[in-house]
Amino acid sequence: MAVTIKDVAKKAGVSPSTVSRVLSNHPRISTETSQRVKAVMEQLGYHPNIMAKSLVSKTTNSICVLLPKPAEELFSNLFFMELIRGIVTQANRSGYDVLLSSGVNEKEELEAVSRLLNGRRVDGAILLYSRKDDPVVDFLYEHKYPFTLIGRSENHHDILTVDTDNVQASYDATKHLISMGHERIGFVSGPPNLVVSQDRLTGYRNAMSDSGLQVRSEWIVEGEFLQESGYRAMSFFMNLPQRPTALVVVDDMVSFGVLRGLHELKFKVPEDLCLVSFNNIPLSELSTPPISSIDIGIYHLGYTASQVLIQSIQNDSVTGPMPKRHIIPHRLMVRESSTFAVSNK
Amino acid sequence: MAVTIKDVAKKAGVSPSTVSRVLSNHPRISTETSQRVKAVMEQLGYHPNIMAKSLVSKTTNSICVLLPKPAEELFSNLFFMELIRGIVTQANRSGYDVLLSSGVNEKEELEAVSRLLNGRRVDGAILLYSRKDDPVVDFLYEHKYPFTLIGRSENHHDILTVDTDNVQASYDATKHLISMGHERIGFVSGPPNLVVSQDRLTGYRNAMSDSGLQVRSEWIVEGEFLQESGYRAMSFFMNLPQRPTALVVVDDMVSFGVLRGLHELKFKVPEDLCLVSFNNIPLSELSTPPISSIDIGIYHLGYTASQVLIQSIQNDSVTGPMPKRHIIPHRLMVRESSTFAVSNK
DNA sequence: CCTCCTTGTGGAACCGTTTGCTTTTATCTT
DNA sequence: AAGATAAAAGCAAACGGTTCCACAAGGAGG
Repeated sequence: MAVTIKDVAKKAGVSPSTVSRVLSNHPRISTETSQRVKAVMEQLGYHPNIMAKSLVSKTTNSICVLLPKPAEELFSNLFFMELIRGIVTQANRSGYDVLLSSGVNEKEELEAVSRLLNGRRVDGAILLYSRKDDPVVDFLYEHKYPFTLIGRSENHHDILTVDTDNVQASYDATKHLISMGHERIGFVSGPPNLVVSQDRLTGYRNAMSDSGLQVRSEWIVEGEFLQESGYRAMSFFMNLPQRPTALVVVDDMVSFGVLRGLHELKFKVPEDLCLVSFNNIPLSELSTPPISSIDIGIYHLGYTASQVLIQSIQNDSVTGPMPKRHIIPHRLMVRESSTFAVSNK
Repeated sequence: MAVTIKDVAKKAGVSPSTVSRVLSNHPRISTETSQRVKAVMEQLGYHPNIMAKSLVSKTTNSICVLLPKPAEELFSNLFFMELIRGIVTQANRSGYDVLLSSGVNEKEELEAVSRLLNGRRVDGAILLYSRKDDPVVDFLYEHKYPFTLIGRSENHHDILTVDTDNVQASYDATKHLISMGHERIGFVSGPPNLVVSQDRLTGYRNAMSDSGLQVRSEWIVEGEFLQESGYRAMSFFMNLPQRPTALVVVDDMVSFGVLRGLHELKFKVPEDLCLVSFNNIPLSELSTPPISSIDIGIYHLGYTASQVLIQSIQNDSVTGPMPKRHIIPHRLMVRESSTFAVSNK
């Protein structure tokens, strides 16, 4: 039914191989033939069959994005949307298609990625998260498939990675609060098995101890990247005999939860509690009050992840000295939620 | 390099066709052979090459999702994220992969969709939006490719469609405000070339005239599905000599803009202005105050779109009496933003 | 004038599966 | 015991391209 290379060949009075060469701009095709063939292709409405091409070229010009298990449970959705926007934009620019894939648990994830990569349906993968001891990472690593990790791996140091310097970012956020006179600063963390949670916690600790401030264990609470976690953390902190005056919060979405809780309890932000969080999703400047947030360039992160992945796919033989770790710069966006200075003693 | 069906065949001492039949659970393969072959596959780490399979079966088990031109300009991102979540979840459940595709303008969009469908890379498409006179719709329609439209088409009535009854939804929203005693009700609309904008406007008009209320032309303003539009609409309305006491807003994101503007001008919601909007994205209950919104079941919309598309792909020969238009029920979520009753005269 | 390149094109094998048809082998009938 | 029937497996031709190799024709070099 569909018009094939042979139909074109017959109509143009040449062989299929010639048509194929016209398609790939082979140098040894006369301009005359080339034009004639192209005219016929146009006339017949010919479109190359991508599957057939992939079969012989062993390359698909597409990559897949692995969504974290239940996409709704991790991070804030806007974060992923931004990431995916960046990835798709860059990939399309490089002539690649993007395939979305997810699994409901680690086993399914692994099956999906195995099917896609072993089945030669995609040329590489992007992982949107970095967990500790991730079996998917191990799988990709062992099979030597091209892939990019957004975040960093603790086990392998020689894999492609696009990341924020989360330790530094958290250090900056904390220092910002300290510079406003805050000394009792709490930290609302994410799931402990996510590398990002750890890194941000480390930055916070470093900033505190560099400033000679003590970190009380009850000032650190763990949760998910969800509003509910923020809500819970908030009520925990506000019930403490000695409340913190400021919070570093691991994700904007969590901050929204904190904010909602404070509002319900009639606390005022930033007067009663200052907040700084991470990611600077498009909504963080929209909340009341607007939240100070570390802009980590989510779109840029995705864009770069796609870029380095595709580069590595195309250079797999060259294996030049390609940098493995890419750090996207971050920037603190100071907004109303952290603009209350306290004077101590 | 990769282990193929022939390697398995040789090692198991059977022919490639037998291996293939084992793969597809062909009835006339003895259990003994089947088990032996499966063991060899396991042992060799065999994975079927999806491209080769697609080439002969002329089916790819994947669909593509067409993102609106510049994804960032239309609608709120969370809306699309939810839609995509629904689509990917359902598609994966049905054994389909999802490919994301976008173009920066209509021409590029058309090229992308033509490449994917004419090139037989995907079996069908989902359009996330419905514009008036969309060339992409015409393309798909003329080529008889399976596709689903989220929204509805004005030109073609016999295409697969998953939609909210936006006229009714908007009617409900408006009636809700009227029942609270509001009579001066404004409407913040979206881009006029989007069918959804029109439908919601129609519902609003119907509700108003059914209640004997007049619609003043200055009470309707058009914009984009962006916060900025809400902000602008708000300042327009609040500068009117006779201000509306309530607003029906075409999208939650736009409501956020209205809210921000009102907050800046020290107006109170809902006392000074009541708000109802559409879509009920996860954040609308989080804003201060929480926004009343029509829940249109975004995830469900996406889920269903994928479901009917895949059904139609698989039944393309049967062509039974498949319903073309699917309506997802909506529900008004009343929250603080619309809970201020006014008494008239 | 003969050989040797170069240029442009055709022929055919191959990429990894599926599947209609055929062959082989085993199981019944009578 | 022989022919019929059914079950199991093999053969080979696709699917729609790409690409190595061969080959013809024309021009250059000796």
